[in-house]
Amino acid sequence: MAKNFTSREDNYSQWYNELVIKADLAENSAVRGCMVIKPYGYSIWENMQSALDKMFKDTGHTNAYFPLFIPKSFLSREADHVEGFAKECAVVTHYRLKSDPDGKGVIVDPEAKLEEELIVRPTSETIIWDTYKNWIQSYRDLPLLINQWANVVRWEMRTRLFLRTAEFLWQEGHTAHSTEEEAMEEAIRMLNVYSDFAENFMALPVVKGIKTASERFAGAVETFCIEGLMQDGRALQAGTSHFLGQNFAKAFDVKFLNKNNEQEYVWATSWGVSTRLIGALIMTHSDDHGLVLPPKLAPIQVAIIPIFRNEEELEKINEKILPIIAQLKKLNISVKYDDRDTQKPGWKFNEYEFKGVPVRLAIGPRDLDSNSIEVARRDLLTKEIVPLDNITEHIEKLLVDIQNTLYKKALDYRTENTVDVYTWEEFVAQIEKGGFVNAHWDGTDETEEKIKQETKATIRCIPLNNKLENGKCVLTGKPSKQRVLFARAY
RNA sequence: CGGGGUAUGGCGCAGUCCGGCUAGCGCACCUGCUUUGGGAGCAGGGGGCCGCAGGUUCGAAUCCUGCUACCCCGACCA
Repeated sequence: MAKNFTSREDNYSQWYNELVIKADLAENSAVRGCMVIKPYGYSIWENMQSALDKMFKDTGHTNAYFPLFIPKSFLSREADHVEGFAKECAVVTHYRLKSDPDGKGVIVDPEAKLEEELIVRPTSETIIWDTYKNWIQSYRDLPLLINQWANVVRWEMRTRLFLRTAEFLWQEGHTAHSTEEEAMEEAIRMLNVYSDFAENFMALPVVKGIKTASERFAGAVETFCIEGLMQDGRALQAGTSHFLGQNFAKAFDVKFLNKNNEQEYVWATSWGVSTRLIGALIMTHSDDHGLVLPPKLAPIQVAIIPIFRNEEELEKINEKILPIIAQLKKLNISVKYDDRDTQKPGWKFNEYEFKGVPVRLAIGPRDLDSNSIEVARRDLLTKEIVPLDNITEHIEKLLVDIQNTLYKKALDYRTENTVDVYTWEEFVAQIEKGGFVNAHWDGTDETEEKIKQETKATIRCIPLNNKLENGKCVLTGKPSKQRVLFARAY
């Protein structure tokens, strides 16, 4: 275990903060609320990007890029949208600096005021729909299926590395369709892409659902989400997909001629996931020994540590291990062979353990004698001695097993921490304990708000394919037809 | 944005209340020797204008004012 590392039980949020820093994922920057994503953390993001990008391409999308700056007037075109984002926008007002007449550095040149101020994008719907207007004339231009990888800025009051920063990286898909049904299908399709990604790559079980009106994206008709449960019992929204109806088409006058030669507004979706997923990844699997990464997203899947006293011993180890490394690489397994003589083996063990490398191999004179190798797995912290003959197959299977074990563990945790409650007393007690709480709700904004005020719990979502059952609202006792998912959330 | 806390070599801290000689400790770093299967040992060494900007004073890490950043709790939010 790392020296001076806070345990989860001791102080969960401190554990998280220290982990991000000490595992070399990211650090705070000179700019308030903005983070530096360090190489190891960025590698995780790259792995997420490449998996997601492939899934987007496989579902017919292509990438494009739209500007960082949005004319201020664009934002106000869609009433709900501006309402939702106005309070957290960075604004560019000038385009030039000049030397300070007092001789100290530079000042904003008051002469260089922009005619129309520019907003740093908090999301790109407005600039994109203003652009789509020119791209879409006919039903033959539809559907338009575009994604962009970008940074966005939301001027948050309180920030935490990865979970909430003023600037973050994400992807945002923006699609246009000729029918409502098709747009709705698209929103659901991408929600499914996100849940597949979360479960199969991040080993994070998620609940797919619909947001209530108060949690809905500003400007959307319907917001779908995937919700995960973190180890401290708090929920985290890991991705959203919006059915935008014709809201943006109307705001930006995007019409197409249908087959009957009639003008119609197009139907839209948008969907996104961000670097927040890295926060979710950390909080789902990591432990008091440091980071635990699922093999499919780990920058280093296998760390190999030779144990040697001198050059000759290292040579002998190399003879055995280098061909194995080559084989592993051929299998697309990412390997780090740490043969530095500047750090001791014990130091390296701790290092890779803390950084969450799924599999660690150690090979020294003893192993050479017995033609075997020590294999340690990060998820269970177990070690075994394995014969060198079929070692690559063994590792290949081990990586799959670790991926599955992590998912299973996270799923078991969620199952154990998801409960149905019937009374207000149970509800309050359960929310206090943490986890997902299934409860009846009368469907009103007022009740939702009251529950939030009383317990800090929010409705995370109305799960898709929810089973209908008659019941009474946990707060008001009014009739309800289904349970909704409550939790305290990030 | 409101309340509370913190800021001293790369990291973690002491010193600050009660101003005073050269600002100290652990880790990390450098050199050498011995070591190497879970964060090695010994010896020697380098690195600080004490967050920033003003002020008080013969003299400021220490007192005063302003600012900035980070952490915790609220409000807001992916």
